[in-house]
Amino acid sequence: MLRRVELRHLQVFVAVARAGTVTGAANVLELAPASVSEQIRRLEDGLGVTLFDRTPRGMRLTAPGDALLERAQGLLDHADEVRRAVTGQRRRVTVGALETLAATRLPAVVRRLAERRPDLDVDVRTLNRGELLAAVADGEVDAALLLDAGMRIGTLGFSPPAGLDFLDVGEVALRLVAAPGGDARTLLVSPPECSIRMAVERMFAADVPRRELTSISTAREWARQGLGRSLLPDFAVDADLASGTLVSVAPARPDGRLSQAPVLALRLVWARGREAALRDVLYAMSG
Amino acid sequence: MLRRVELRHLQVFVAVARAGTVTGAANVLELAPASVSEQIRRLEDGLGVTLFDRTPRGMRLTAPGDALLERAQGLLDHADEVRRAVTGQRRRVTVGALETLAATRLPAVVRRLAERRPDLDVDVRTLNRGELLAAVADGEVDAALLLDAGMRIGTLGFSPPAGLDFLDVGEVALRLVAAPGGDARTLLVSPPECSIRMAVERMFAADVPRRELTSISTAREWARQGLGRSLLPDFAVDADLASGTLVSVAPARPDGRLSQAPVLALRLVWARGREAALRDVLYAMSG
DNA sequence: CCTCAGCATACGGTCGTCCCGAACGCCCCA
DNA sequence: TGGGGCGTTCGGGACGACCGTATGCTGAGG
Repeated sequence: MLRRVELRHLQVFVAVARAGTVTGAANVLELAPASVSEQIRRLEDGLGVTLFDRTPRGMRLTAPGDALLERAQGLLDHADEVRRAVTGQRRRVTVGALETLAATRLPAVVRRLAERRPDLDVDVRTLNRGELLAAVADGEVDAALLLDAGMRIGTLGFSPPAGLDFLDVGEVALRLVAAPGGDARTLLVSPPECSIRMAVERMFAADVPRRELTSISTAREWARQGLGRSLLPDFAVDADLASGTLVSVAPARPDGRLSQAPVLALRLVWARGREAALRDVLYAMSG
Repeated sequence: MLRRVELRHLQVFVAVARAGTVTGAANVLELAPASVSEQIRRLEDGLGVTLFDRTPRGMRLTAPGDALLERAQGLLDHADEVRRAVTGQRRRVTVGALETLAATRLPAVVRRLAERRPDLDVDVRTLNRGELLAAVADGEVDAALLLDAGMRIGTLGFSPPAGLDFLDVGEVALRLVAAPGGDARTLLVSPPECSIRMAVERMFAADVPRRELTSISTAREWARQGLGRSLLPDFAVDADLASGTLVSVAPARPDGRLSQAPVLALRLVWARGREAALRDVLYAMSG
């Protein structure tokens, strides 16, 4: 009855805690729900502690369960590190990023990492924000690069899963631009899930006329054609500003100032509880 | 084939690495040798690495095996710490000491520990030096308090197991004493395994006449009776020196100096590889 | 009010792992 | 040339990790 905790049990436990349901965890682990349920029961027996409150909607962590979740991933990471050290396998780090960033800002971060830690293999995955946050919470990617603002994740206007931590590793300046002599009133915006669009919604009143386009690059093209003004990231428009194809325009507010500094944070996000395993990597990516 | 490493395997592995033989590890673990052998085989299969060279005399670690031994105990300690944190069990620390020290110098160390770390339960075991070193190497005790000298374990004249580390947490001065007016030539000594006796052997030439007695306290009593001189630890004779029952005498060398400073180290010994789990405790015991 | 969907879990059964005792092959030493 | 110590193999028993299925629970919706 008082047997040792095994790593397999912890792996299942973490999956259930993250999914919130036995069924969901079973899907992730590619097991039958009955098997997952039995593992949890044995883990609770072995520890002599109740880890979950069973509700009709799923499994909610108890206080001891919360304490275990805080530590389980760290122990699993420790075990992985031991295995790598013994087998001589290289360590593989998976980093995800928004598509826009993957093409523009991610390369510099990955290059830094490759230079400072040649012992790592780096994988890159480009996902949208929702997938990105879910992947980092599930441990599918080790860290994610996205755009945000403020002192907590989601300030830009989205709802992240719990248990994430972050570090800002750079800035992306937003520039309000239009074609010289073109329409400087209509706001050309990207879809609602886009980070830049979220920044637009935080900066402009709702009654400013908008025209929604399918992507940032489309909005830029329309702006080039004189069909409106658009708030765009520095890396997308600096070439146009230099060549004169686009020019900066002032935002439409009485006092002539933007409602917020038009600078977003290039934010590196990871799952809390994996700090011990990731600290060196995060440092190499950011410093 | 590429199965996960389980903690149970590591526990067996550590036992085999320490014992040097499957049979010995089986005795420690209270298993049949066949079971231990199978566990090692599965662990090697799972890692895809050979951990031991099989010799007719036993099991010798390979390079990967050595790398694993360095890390396995740390991982097991980590798992124990997680289990304690979740179950709310208090942490139990077992410290061993030589009998002489257990009665005299250990209490101060344990009191320091109890004051600084009231969250710990401290167990004390008194053993002779051989048992003590074996116990700390086997993880039966977490740390051991003994007497030694010099910059490495065993300088006093014994052979410790490999893989131990130490910290000196105090000093024990040795005093050469005799009764006033008594025999100041015959050396009253304790048995050969005794730390004090080892110090004697390092300090006095072999032709100095010795009389061997069964213990330090017996030697002291004989000295009190004027039957010889004896090299004794401060805590054993300071009361006699104060009352005049015994007096300090000079060592028998031409230049009138001792062949070595008569001070032994109060040495705290632990198994390397358990540093991560014990660091805080060792610090609390020593600092 | 009742049904249905979604949840966790209990049940019966298969397979792999953990354990045993016994037998075997190896090497060393008397 | 045996005997003792070693690790390993073998056959078998117990148990845990899985599966598919069945059951009981609760909240939403007709």
